[in-house]
Amino acid sequence: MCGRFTLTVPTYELLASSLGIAPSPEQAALYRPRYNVAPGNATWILRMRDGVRELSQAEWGLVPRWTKELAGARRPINARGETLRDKPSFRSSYDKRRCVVVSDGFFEWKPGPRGKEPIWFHPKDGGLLLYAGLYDEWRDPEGAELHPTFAVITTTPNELVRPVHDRMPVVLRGDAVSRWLEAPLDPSTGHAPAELDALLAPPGEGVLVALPVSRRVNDVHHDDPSVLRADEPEAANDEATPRGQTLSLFGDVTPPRTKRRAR
DNA sequence: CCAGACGTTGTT
DNA sequence: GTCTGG
DNA sequence: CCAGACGTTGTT
DNA sequence: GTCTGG
Repeated sequence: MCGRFTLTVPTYELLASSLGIAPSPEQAALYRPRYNVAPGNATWILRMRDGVRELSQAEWGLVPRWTKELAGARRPINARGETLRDKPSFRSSYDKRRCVVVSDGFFEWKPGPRGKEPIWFHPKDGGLLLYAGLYDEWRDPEGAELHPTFAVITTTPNELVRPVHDRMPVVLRGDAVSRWLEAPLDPSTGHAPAELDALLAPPGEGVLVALPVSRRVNDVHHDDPSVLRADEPEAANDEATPRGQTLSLFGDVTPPRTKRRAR
């Protein structure tokens, strides 16, 4: 699946150097660590541009270039690796516009006694987690604006993720990153070479670990380090419950939201 | 041929 | 139940 | 992915 | 743009 992820690297400079990218001051100004990247958000992708790796922002939810109206357009956030070649929305991006989605962990939810309980899957040894992705650029017919968007490719889960969900993002490691980004078209078919299909497999065991985290992450407005902390355990005995205080039957009482933004 | 869709996940 | 917004 | 809305007319 | 359904 993969419908929410993190990119918590503290600075753009550290991110760029980890990816072997020449830093751009303009891009640096746009960077901030993210603890709750949600569909529709702008975030960071890596792609080839004139033969060079480029780190840039794109919006999560792929809008194919042939889309007539941006309003109301479907924006798939995921693309099944098994069927990329068959789908009009993905086929040309698979051939010509592959990207890498830059992250350091993703969330999956499982139902629990206290509601949807989020689990953060992230690299055991820390560092980046890179997903195989597709992008496209939609051009507004009224203007010259290019609107870049992307989708994360999914595959079957490995043993770690399987108990929680039946899909997971395709993770690229080592030389799979450059193979994914740089493979030329197969001259005999005019499409992406068959060797790319082999990359769209679940990661081996031991790459990722699972950490239960705070249900605060369920709300997309919570985008700070607190989402990666464990929730307070439910006060189950009088030691943990201050005298005279009544537990809510409905779980924690969230303070009122900050004022809505006017439109 | 033209018209219309073009996606995924999860839940019931 | 289904759509929209983030 | 989850959370929250889900509507119209007319008036300012 | 490209595929599917009729």
